[in-house]
Amino acid sequence: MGRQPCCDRVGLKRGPWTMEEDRRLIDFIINNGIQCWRMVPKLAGLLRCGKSCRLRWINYLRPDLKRGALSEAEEKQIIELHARLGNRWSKIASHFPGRTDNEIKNHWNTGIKKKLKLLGVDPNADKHIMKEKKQHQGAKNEQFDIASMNENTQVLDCAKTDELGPENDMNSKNHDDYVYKSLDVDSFTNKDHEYLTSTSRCDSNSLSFEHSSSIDPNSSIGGSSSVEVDYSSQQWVDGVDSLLLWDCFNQQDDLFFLLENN
DNA sequence: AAGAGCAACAACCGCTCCTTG
DNA sequence: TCAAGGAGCGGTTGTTGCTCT
Repeated sequence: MGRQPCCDRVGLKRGPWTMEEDRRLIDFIINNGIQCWRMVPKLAGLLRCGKSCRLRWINYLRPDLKRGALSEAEEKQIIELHARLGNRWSKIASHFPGRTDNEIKNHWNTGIKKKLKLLGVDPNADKHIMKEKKQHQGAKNEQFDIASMNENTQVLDCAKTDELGPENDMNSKNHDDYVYKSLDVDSFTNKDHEYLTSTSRCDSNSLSFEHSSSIDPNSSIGGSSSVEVDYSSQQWVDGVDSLLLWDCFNQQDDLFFLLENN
């Protein structure tokens, strides 16, 4: 008796997502949020497994995604973080609001790795470091009890906004610039889908969505009325996902790293 | 113009971790 | 405490589009 598959694969569609599927997924999440990924495809009328929907949303459809090529500064930071954290892409990605672990992983494998090799740097150096670090840690880890972890979390909570920068500061001007204007699912057209599927390859720091009309997330599916709602990306994320938790984990990791090295 | 080779990235797979009953 | 189910993560593969010959 092996492990149960995550979903009943019979009759499920695979491969690239179509415009209609994207529209359905966005539509569903806007109106219902995410309670259980497994149920999403069923309720949204998609012939996909929940995992596939989750991935599509997180890596592609999420409105707070930053599109376009990674800057040199970002690349540099990735290299630094990779040296510290190894292939823990989600941890690394949490340092880059709007970037996904998949995106960073791909960038590492296709671009950075090669550059480092050309420079004569071992891109796997982190593995040696992590190995040594693990050996060095050993019993040290046991020094952290639950109480100290809680304390650490509190300290980190206070420092969080400062370290994460303006993108995460809801009151900052940058945030206003980063407003997810709106999305009208009914007017999700071929053009929109093209835009979504092309922006990742063109150099654009614009928002993931820039649709002219708007949607009321509380309205029923297919409602074509357009109540003007200034729906910020952060509100969006708060409403449908718990992505911010990533930052908490990330901060704790950083703290452990600092403590270890002091 | 065609096709071979390559790079980039979206998507899948299988495993681990976490939560819940 | 344990088992089951769901979510998340990292490695890998498949597809697409670009460049070079």
